[in-house]
Amino acid sequence: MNLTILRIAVPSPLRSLFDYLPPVDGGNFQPGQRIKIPFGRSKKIGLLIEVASESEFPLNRLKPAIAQLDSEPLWNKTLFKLIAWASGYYHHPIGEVFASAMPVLLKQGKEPRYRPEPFWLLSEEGRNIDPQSLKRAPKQLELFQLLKTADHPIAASLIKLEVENHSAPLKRLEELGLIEQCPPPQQALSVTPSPHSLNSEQQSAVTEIIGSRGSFQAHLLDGVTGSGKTEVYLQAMAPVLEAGRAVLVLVPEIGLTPQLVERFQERLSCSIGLLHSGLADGERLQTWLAAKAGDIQLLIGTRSAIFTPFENLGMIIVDEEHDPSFKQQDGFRYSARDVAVKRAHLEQIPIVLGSGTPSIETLYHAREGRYSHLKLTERAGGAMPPKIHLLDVRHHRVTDGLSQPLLKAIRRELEADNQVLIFLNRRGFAPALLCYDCGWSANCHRCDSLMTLYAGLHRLRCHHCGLEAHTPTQCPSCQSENMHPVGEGTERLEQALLNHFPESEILRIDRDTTRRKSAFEDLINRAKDGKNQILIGTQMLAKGHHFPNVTLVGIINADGGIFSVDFRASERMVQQINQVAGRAGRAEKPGNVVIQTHAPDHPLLMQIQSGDYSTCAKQLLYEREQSGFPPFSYLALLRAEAIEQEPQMHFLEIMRQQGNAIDPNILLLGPIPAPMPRRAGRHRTQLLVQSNDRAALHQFLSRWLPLLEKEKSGRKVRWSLDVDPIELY
DNA sequence: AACACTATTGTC
DNA sequence: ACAATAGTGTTC
Repeated sequence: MNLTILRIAVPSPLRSLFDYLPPVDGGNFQPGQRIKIPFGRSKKIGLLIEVASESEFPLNRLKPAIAQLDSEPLWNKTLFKLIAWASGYYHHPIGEVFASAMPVLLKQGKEPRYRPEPFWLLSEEGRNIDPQSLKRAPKQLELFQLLKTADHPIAASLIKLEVENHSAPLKRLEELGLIEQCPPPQQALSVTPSPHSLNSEQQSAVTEIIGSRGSFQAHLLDGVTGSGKTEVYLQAMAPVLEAGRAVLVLVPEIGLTPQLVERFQERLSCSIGLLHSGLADGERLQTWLAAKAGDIQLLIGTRSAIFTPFENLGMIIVDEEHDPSFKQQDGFRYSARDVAVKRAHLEQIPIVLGSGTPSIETLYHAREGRYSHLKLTERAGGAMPPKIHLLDVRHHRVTDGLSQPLLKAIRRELEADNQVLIFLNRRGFAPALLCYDCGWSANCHRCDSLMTLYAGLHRLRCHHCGLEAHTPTQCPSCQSENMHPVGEGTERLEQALLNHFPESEILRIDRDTTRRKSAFEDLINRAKDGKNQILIGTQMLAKGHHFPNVTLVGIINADGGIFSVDFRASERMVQQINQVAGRAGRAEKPGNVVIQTHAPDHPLLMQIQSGDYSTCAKQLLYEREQSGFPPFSYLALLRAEAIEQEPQMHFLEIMRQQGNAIDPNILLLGPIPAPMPRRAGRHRTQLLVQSNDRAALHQFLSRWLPLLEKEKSGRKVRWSLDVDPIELY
């Protein structure tokens, strides 16, 4: 008699698979189906990995599964393989990896029932009426116009995105018989031709990407802001879509999706899906199922969208590939960008990694010839690149973070009715509150950090753990009233600039002013073509959005990346400055960028001044090579945290010794305290694992992990392993 | 991780 | 004598 054993990955930190007998009813078991199982004393939803005919586990102790939840696998073989690969590569428990690759509702055991979303289009009657007859119902008119101009069916989800409070007017229009529902369109896709013709660089990029269809090839699309990367994406994906294959576009965060969707929507008559953290669980599941059913041709999503199933994926695009938010920073610490490259490889399709400021790793792959390097150097419409000035603040009077020359430059632009953008990656009024008499400073007592002063709220706040306190009027240590805010944040800049330029509109855009829903969008809209206006912002402002009237960008403090312990800090600083600088000098107005610094002689800043990211990148790559950091070596980071300092030191010390015994060629650095040793009341210590040989590193980790799990002193600390860490804190 | 079981310490 | 609790073991 032939036994059927179900080998199942259970969502738990355990790394092994668990064998079960089949449930009473069910059949046609295939890897990738969810199975409900008894686990210990509880019930869980596991994932079938393998159907076997025997078990290592005593047969009489095998439990029968409770139920088979899926009649077909959630993912096809390729994607299943990708997820299994990710579990191995990131050395993360397989059950948790599979769980994080599926929508929440499937994790919870919900039925994967696909309810295709309604599409809407104008009815016969609607096409014949004069839209002006609706002008007394503006919402209806807006909706009507949307459908009329599109001239093809539009998904309900996209209508929702475009028109606020769409449901009542939609219903009314249906009642009037002007619009009607239809099934998802399966018609041949059409691509509206570009309003501008491609320049030769764009053309050859498109040609090269299209030429690699049907096989794996990674392309680095390296183009400065405004060089028309999106147009290249569009034209490169068009033949893929026309051939009936789907395209997956990964973007770093939700903020960037609407504008990209809009661009694609205007030009492509295909069904576009969105996946991001802002969706309700139900919407997320439906989009996921729609992609699986082949009803979505183009999917735009954030990190976790990389695990979306497609019947026939033809191309992957990763926009702003350098962005650190592609790397998950807790639990299953994967890099969606790197997994995307692996997926493209498994699917045998091209992948385009686009960025104006590519990561050093990606540039290295391009340099080594593994990725094609497609460069876009011309700005659309012949816009001039901004002129970059380094301003040595040691030689100027600086008040509230603003030097005299910068203030003068701001005044000049405002008087010409232009727009000015001030960038400072620091929220609040001031990053510190000091007593000038005794040297007391306002520290967070749960973290090794200073508390940020919020003048408006009259409070102190820790940006690392959220702790809040009243601002003392007297020094808690010496009772002096000689207390001063030191340094500056965006709030202080806002106040100072209000005093300097009372006639100008000032918009501050940071996490504090955009907490309210849609506040960000409102501010961005007000900033879109502002005149005589100052925008003050953190990195929120540096990403994606274009402000055509900005003629001056002021970077208040460029020194953060130079003096950091994190070897990636300088890369991030250069990228950030470049991204912000890219906001200026679009269209016909040339732009200026003023960078305030204490270290104008620093080689990196001098290269930034040349305005050419690739020169900076060469320098960064050279520095990495000299120091032996990635991409010239491979890293993993064992992080440990606990209330007490001692146990984790002890644990990591033991693990270092055991690690050295496994393979003396693997470099183990530490244990060292994290750059900020205490955060939210927990001490954090880490052990860096480094090797020049990726295979050797992974072999080492595979042998080391069982020891980590066995080690008793590890039970008192929370530890996690981060493969290819991008932040060393 | 979550939970149960066991040994140990604390308390009246 | 019993409860709180720290330490261990188990999950097919």
